[in-house]
Amino acid sequence: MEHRYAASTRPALPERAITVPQMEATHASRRPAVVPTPPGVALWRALFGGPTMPAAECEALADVAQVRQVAAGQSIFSHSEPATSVVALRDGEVALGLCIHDGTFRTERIVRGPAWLDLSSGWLDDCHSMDARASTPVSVVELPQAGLNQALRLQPGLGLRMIQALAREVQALAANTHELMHKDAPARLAQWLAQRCEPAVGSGEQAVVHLRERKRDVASQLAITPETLSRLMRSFTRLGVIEVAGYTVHILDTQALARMAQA
Amino acid sequence: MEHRYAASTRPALPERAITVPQMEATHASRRPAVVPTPPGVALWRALFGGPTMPAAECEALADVAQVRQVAAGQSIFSHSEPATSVVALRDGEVALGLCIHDGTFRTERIVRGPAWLDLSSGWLDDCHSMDARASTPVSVVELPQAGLNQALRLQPGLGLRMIQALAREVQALAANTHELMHKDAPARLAQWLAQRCEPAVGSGEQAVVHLRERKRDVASQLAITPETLSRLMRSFTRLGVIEVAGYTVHILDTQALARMAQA
DNA sequence: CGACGAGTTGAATGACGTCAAACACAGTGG
DNA sequence: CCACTGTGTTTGACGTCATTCAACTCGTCG
Repeated sequence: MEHRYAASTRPALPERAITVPQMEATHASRRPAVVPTPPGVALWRALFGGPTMPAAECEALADVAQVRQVAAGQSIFSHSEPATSVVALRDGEVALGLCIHDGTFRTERIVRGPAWLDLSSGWLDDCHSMDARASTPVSVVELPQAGLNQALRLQPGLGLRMIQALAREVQALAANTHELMHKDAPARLAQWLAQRCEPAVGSGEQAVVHLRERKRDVASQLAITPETLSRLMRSFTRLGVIEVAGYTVHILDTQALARMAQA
Repeated sequence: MEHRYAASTRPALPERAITVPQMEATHASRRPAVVPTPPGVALWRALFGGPTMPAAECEALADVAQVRQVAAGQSIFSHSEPATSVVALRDGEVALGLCIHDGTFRTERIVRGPAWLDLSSGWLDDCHSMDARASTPVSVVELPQAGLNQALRLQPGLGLRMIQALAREVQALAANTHELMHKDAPARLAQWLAQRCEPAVGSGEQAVVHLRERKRDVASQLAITPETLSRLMRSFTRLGVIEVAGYTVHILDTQALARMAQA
C-alpha cells in the first residue's frame, strides 16, 4: 500500500521474456539470414572453465562443432528426443524444463550463454532429460558424438577437461538435490538471492540483485508458486532484510540473508 | 487391526542396520587383519557398466587403485574433507548423506557395492559433497587423481568410459531433482516401489519389494518423515495397491502404482 | 477504452511435519 | 518361562507451511 513501484525500476523487466510470450513458436525453424561464425577459443574456455585451455584443443572441438541459430520461443531440443550430440549455448537465454501435457512449459532452470545445455545425454545413447526452449534468439553449438570421439583421439587432453566439466555438473546437481530435500522455501529463496547478489552498484554498501527473468520463472526455479514467492519477498521486506522495487532487489542485510539460507 | 505381522516376514529386518546402530564408530580406523585382494575385472565392468571393457583398461585402473577396508559404522569420507580420489564401493553397504550439527546422520541415499561413491569431487580440487558411512563392513576402492591421469594417458579409452559413467550420474541426479521438484510424497513412494519391485517370486503374478533397510532410511531417501511413510503405506494398502507384511511389500496392482508415480 | 498478462493479496484447503503415546519385536537376565 | 528394556514402527492430534482459487491492481498493447 505504501510503496508502489519506483518510477525507473519497474520498466526494467527483461524485455524479451515478456514481449515473446509462448506463442511465437510457429515457423522459421532455422534462419540462415545470419551466417553463423564458427565458435572461437573464448567459447571453449568459458565452457570448460579454464583460461589455460590450449588452442589446439579448441580447434579440435571447433572442427566438429555445428552451430545452429534458433529464434526466440523455438524449441532447441525436446526431452524424449534421442540425443546424438552434446549441446552448448553460445549466446542468448534458454529455459530448461519440461513441456507438460497441455503444452505449458514448466521451467526448471534458466541458462544464459555461454554454458552447457546438455552435457550428459549426448554421451549415452539416451534421450535428452529435459526440454530446452530459447527465450531469446540464441546461437547453439552441437558436438555430435562421433565428432567428439574423434576430437578425443586427436587431443587426449580434452578427455580430462570433459570429465571435469561433467564433474562440476554433478557437484552442482548434488547441491541442488540437497537443497530441495532439506531446505524450505524461505531458505531456498534466501540462498538464491545470496548467490546472485552483485557486490554493490556504487551507492555505498548495498548489494543488489537484478531479476533478469519473470518472477514466475524465478519461482519455477525454486520449485514454488509465484504467489508464494511474492509472499516470501514481502515477508523478507517486513523483516528488513531486503527491499524490493519492481525487478530490482536491494539486499539490506547480507548476513541475515546468509543465515536464513542455512537451514 | 486385522492383519498383524505374518510370522515369517517380520524378522527379516536387514540385520546389520539394526544390530549396528550409530554407536559403534569409536576405534579401529583400518583393519589390516584381512589382506585386501586387488580389485578384479568384474569390479571395473560393474562400475563402468560395460561387459565389453578390455582387460588392459581394467589393469591400468587396478594399478593405481588403493583398497581400503572400513568397519561398519565408520566414516568412509566426510563432506568438507578435500577429495583427492575418486571413490568406489566394492562390497558392502554405505549410507551417503550429511552429518548434521549434533552428530546425527541424515541419510540421503543408500548404496550397495559395487557402485561409485564419489565420482566427481576427486576430479576437481574440491571437497566431497557428502558424508559416507559404512553400514556394513565394506571394501572401498580409491583412485587418486594423479594415478587416474596416468591411467588415462596409458589407456585413452578409459577417458570415454569415465565420461560415460559421469554422464550416467548426471542423468540420475537430474531425474532425482526433477522428482523432488514436481512430485509429491505419494508419487515419490510409488516410483520408489515401482523401481525396485522384483518381477515375481514364484507365487503366481505378484511382484514383491523386499525392504533391505530400515523404514526410516527409506523415508530419508524419499525426503519424508518415517511417520509419513507409514501413513502412505497404509493409504496404498487401503487402496488395494500394495500389501505390507513387515519388511516385505507385495505389489498387488503394478499399473496403479505406475499411474500414481506419474504425477 | 478494453483486453490481457504479470504481479499481488486474502481466504480456504490440504499436505506434510512434529509431538506424544502406544505397540511390536528382539535380546537380556532373572 | 517371564518380566524388562531398547529400538523400530505405527497411530492420532495438532500445527505449519505451501498451494489453490479467486479477486484485484498495474502497466502495456490493440
